[in-house]
Formats: sequence, C-alpha cells, structure tokens
Amino acid sequence: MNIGKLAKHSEVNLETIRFYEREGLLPKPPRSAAGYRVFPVEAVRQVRFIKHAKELGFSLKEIKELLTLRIDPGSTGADVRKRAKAKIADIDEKMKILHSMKKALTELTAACHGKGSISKCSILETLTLINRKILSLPQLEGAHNKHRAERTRDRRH
Amino acid sequence: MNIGKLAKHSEVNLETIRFYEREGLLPKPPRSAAGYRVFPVEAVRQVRFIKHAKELGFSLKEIKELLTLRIDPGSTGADVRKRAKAKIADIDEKMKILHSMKKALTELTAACHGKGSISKCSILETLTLINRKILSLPQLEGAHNKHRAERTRDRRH
DNA sequence: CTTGACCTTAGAGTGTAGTACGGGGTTTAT
DNA sequence: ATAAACCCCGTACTACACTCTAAGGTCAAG
Repeated sequence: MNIGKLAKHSEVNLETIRFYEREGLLPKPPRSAAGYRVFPVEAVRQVRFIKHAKELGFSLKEIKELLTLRIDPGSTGADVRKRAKAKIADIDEKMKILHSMKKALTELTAACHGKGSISKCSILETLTLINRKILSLPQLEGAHNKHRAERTRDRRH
Repeated sequence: MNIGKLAKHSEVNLETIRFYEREGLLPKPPRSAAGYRVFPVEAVRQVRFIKHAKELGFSLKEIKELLTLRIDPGSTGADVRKRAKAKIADIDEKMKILHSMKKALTELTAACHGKGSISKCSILETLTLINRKILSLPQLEGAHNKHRAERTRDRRH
C-alpha cells in the first residue's frame, strides 16, 4: 500500500502520514525502487490508533510513548508493565471525567424536559451540583481567610 | 475573588483566564471600582470544567457549545435536549475508544508478565488483536481491487 | 509517448491555544 | 511613604500539530 491509499483508509491527510513518520510515530516504511513508501496493512491500524488517541486528548508525545511500550534492549517486562499501568491510570482518570460530564448532560436533558424550570436548563447549573461530588473541588479554604476585607468602594480611576 | 486567586484555584495560568474571557468561554465578570475583575466562586468550577474538557480532546469551540447549552431566547427545551444528546453521543464514543485502549493495555501487561513471549510485549501487537474487534477497521475492500478510480479530495476534521 | 494521477523533497504557511512583555495603575504591609 | 504584590490593557510571541506549495520524478492508460 502506498501513502495515498494509507491516508485514505486511515482518514487522515496524506501530509499527516509523512509528518508522523518524521516525528517517529510511524516506523519508516520500506521504499519501492522509485523511492515510494510501501506500507504494510497494519499501518492503517496504527494511524487510526494515533487519530483516536489524539481525539481523547493525548499529545503526540504521549502517543509515541504508548506506541513504543514494548520490551526493548534496556527495558524489562516489569518496566513495561509499570508504564502501561501509568497509562491505564491516565485512561481511568479520563473515563471518570467523561462519566461526570455525561451525568451532567443526562441530568440536564431531564431538567429541561418540557416544562422544567428554565433556570435549570444550563449545564453550568448542573455542573455546580455534579462537580461538587465528582470533580473534587477543594473548599477554597474560605473560612479562615482574614485578609480579604472586600473593601472595593470609592477609588478614582 | 480576583483573577490571580481564580487562576491559582483553578490551576491555570492567569493569562488563560483573560484569554477564556475574550473567547467567550467565561462570562465577563463585574469589575471593582479600580477596574479589577471580581469573579464569583462558581468561576473556579467553570474554569476547571474547561480544563477537564480540554484534556478529553474537546476543542474550545466545542466546550463553548457545551457551556452555552441552555434555554436562551431562540432555543427551546427540545433543542437543548437534542444538542445535549449529541454531546452525550460524543462522550460515549470517547468512552468506547478509551475502553478499547484500556483493554489493549491490560492485555499488554498480562502478556508481558515475566516470561511471556517478547514479541507480545508491544501495544501494537495487542492493538492488532483488539482493534480488529473494537475500532471497526473496515476490510480495506479486499485485495481484488485492481481498479479504484474513485475521487475523494479533502476531508473535514 | 503523452497525459494525469500518483509519488518525492524541502520549506513555508495555518489554526489553535495559550503565554509573555511592556508600560502603566492599585492595594497592602512595613 | 515606599516596596512588593497585585491588577489593567494591548500586542507580540510561542508550541503544537498539521497543511500546503513548489519543483520535480514515476507509472498506467490511451
């Protein structure tokens, strides 16, 4: 498969393939006699993986780390497991946040059901309720904060 | 709360707050007599929401859409529900992909457990197995495709 | 044996999302 | 009353991730 076909099948721009190759996210493919890149079928899967990971907010640097998770000279199985577990933790964190967003949106659709109170039809209202539980908003240590006399009266500009 | 405190509590750069305000992701806050922005406590939640959504690969444009999901003059409850449901579908899609990535990583750690075959200790190997099932890789319409004259210029992203 | 769709490279340009800088005014502590 | 630590605005700069252009070589069809 040459580069154009790979780009089409993995649904990215052709230049993106070359860019990923330069950046080390794709292995350098063998070349035909004329110098054309010749990709194996698996390349489609790999490009799609990169694409999906990007859509989930992973940077190319992180994705590269993910893709190079393997036993190389210098890394042990234990090391690979450790790094994989760190990535799994990242993923769990993302899932938790997605879950809370979904919950907020679901409650939003319920709240907005026809004749519900208008003021409840904002995701911010819902978030205020949901996030308090899920997104661990610390209490802003407000109580013992003396030097904040809120004296915003009369001062010329 | 003024801008510095908000930035600190929401764990973003101070300039980012001003940037979000300019971009319409944060409502313009009232000002003190001296012209200082005075934010309500809820602003912390909103900035954190933006931050989290970004980490999940939502663009600022999408986040703005999420934040403005509410009944305004010109949008009905049904409309809000429709848009919320579209966002929920986006979230479900992200969750599905996260799930497959997690599965790949989990199987990877299992495969690499000590004395497993070295060649199995690559996420790419695992992905090859997993994605076939989950990430709907179409069959590349067979090797019998000698003649493909279909024109497909450009893609939207 | 030409046409047009493919491929090559180097390098320039774009869009998104911040981040920093300069030159000033304000607030608070000593 | 002066310094430190805030804040204001506008503009400029950066990093990242592409995306395009220019100038040319390759390949299959007609």
